[in-house]
Amino acid sequence: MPTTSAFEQSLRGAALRVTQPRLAVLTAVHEHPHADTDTIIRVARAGLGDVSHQAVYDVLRVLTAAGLVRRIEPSGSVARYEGRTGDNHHHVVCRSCGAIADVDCAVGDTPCLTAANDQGFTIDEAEVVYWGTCPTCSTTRST
Amino acid sequence: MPTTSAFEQSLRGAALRVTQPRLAVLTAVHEHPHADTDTIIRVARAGLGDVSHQAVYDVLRVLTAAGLVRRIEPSGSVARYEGRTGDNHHHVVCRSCGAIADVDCAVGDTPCLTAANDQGFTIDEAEVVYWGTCPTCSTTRST
DNA sequence: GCCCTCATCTTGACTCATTCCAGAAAGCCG
DNA sequence: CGGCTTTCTGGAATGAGTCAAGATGAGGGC
Repeated sequence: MPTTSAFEQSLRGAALRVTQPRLAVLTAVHEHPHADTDTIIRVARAGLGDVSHQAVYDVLRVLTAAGLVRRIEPSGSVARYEGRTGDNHHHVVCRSCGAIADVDCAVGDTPCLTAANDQGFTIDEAEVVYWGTCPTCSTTRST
Repeated sequence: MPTTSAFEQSLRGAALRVTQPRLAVLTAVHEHPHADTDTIIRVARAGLGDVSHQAVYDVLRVLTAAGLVRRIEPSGSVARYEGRTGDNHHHVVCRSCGAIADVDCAVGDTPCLTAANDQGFTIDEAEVVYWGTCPTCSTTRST
């Protein structure tokens, strides 16, 4: 995982001020991949003592806009954030417990980016969500 | 578009009772592809006179569970519903105006269903969302 | 055709993630 | 170090979606 100073460089590189809440949120996102906002707030508070939820929401939005974190929103779930950016990876979501895991695409770095019929749209990103059952839920299935 | 009697048969086929709200919602979903809940409520009311939002929510959930309608939730948008089911198609979403259009997959009927590394998950569906700009927004772009 | 039963609809209140607002505090640059 | 600007705090508001209890009406049996 990146160090605090690495996070500082990331922030400065994005022309953002380096503040305690931002470092805490950035750290929390990297420590807890796919964490929801509430988890991030709690983790950030564990590291800083106290942070307003408003600050966390604001920081997450700023970081998302700067491309330092990625926002994912599976259907039926609250917004989640992850630190892995740059590489084009997708997600598997468990229908049973909601767990999320990263997957690389089978086709390449831009899978299915060429739709059969793009309806005149200018497509710049393809987001893929796989739905299934995680190993834990598959094992403990109650039949 | 299917007729009312066709919707009735669909409902009966799914072992669901045929009621006015259900026919109205089913019609609304087919008339307005990718409509959000609020739109569906208004369209259903235009046809029936008055329907509680609760009934619409309930009907949509039942129809989704029965596979008669499909629920889609692009990030940053409210839930939307469409009547096209059965065929495996995906969606393009305009980053600018939020417009949604259907696209068939370039690869086949189950694109990218084989992830490079499935993390032990049992994947049963791949949902693809293309992000881009619609023709209208591309044309009227303000430099 | 009539009645009974239970799924379904109505009404109304409520939850909870997220956003908005205004003021106070702190980081950055010179 | 001082000033300016951005960011953080705290509280309240918004709005999609959900929960609960009672009334209604669709379907099936007689």
